[in-house]
Amino acid sequence: MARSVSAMRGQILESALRLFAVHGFRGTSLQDIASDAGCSKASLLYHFAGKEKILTELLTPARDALATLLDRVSGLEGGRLVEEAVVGYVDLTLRFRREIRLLFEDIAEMSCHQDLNVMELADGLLDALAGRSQQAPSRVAAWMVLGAVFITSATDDEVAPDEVLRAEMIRSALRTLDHTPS
Amino acid sequence: MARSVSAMRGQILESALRLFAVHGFRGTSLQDIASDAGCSKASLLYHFAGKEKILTELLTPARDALATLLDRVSGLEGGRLVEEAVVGYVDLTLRFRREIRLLFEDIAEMSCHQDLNVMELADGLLDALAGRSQQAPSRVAAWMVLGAVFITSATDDEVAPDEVLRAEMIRSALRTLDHTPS
DNA sequence: GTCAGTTCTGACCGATCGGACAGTTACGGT
DNA sequence: ACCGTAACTGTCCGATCGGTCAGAACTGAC
Repeated sequence: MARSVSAMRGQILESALRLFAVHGFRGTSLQDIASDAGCSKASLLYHFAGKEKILTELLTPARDALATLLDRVSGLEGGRLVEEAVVGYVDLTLRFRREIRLLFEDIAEMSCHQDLNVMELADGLLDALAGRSQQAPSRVAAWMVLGAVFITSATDDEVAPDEVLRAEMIRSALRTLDHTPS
Repeated sequence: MARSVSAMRGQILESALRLFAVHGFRGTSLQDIASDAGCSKASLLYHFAGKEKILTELLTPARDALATLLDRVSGLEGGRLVEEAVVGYVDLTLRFRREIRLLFEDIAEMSCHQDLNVMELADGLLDALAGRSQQAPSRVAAWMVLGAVFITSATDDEVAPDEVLRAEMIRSALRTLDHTPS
């Protein structure tokens, strides 16, 4: 069943993106993708030189969009620079939510599958950070603080001395959470 | 060479934590850990029921620390609640930096190994978010925004409507970056 | 119909991995 | 010295995975 040129190719990418976003890159086999896309594993490797090439093709649009953004703000300075970078970055992450999710799925799958159900605790932490509020803005702010501290703590030690790191994280986190309801 | 009771066990955990933090969980084989710890792969499986159990044991202290924190703030409310939660969370992440890093290494390895060198672009974005500043507080704030937006965009759609999500992310990010130098 | 080129597939391969198991070595109590 | 137990290992196994390859199936141009 030799279909039209790009039909199967597109279908493969679609299936891969969905499966990667659910089971992660390493947690998804070529056979999984092939079955979902409705073709043989060999057909995958006819269209793509390898498993990594599929991932590359999926992430390239996001990469290009980021490069474009950086190019656009390269001539700016001061407040304009920061503002444009922030808005552009936020819009970019929202546009490529599925692609970002697939990057995290390996972590999520790893944390959930264990005896230690971290997710329940994460919910508790989220509640505390949001001050037990159920309002959407509070929840979003809590998520941001959770992610910000989590990722920042994983940076190289050379980014900043521990004292600065700690002080800045606490200060920024409290400012983020002290939102004024719209 | 049967050593004392927990000597090899501890060595295994140490090697595993280090290797996981470098090559990720899935990127590290039992043989890798065994070689690094100086024992046989079979010895690993004598001390630990399986590969996942090693990871579980490595993450358990962090999990327990988080549970303790949540228990401690469970009786608090309002400003005290948020403040205690933030400080406790920050200190916790700094204490378990290596454990957090290992969670990210699968992502990092995946993003670097590709043709698309996202890391270079990430550096550029970091520069822009920091307003081209090289000061430590600015760099930390930029890292926090990068992580906050990245993780928040990966949350379930049900956390908040897209409009609220976008507005809140931009607002919080700008506040975080508009720091007053100490 | 013919034929060249694209698309697709079944069967197979080598490598790797997590894990099982029987057997060996070392240790500590008696 | 003896022995039960804990610590450790060499070897093997089944499963899975990414990838190869020769050839079949299909398509469009002539």
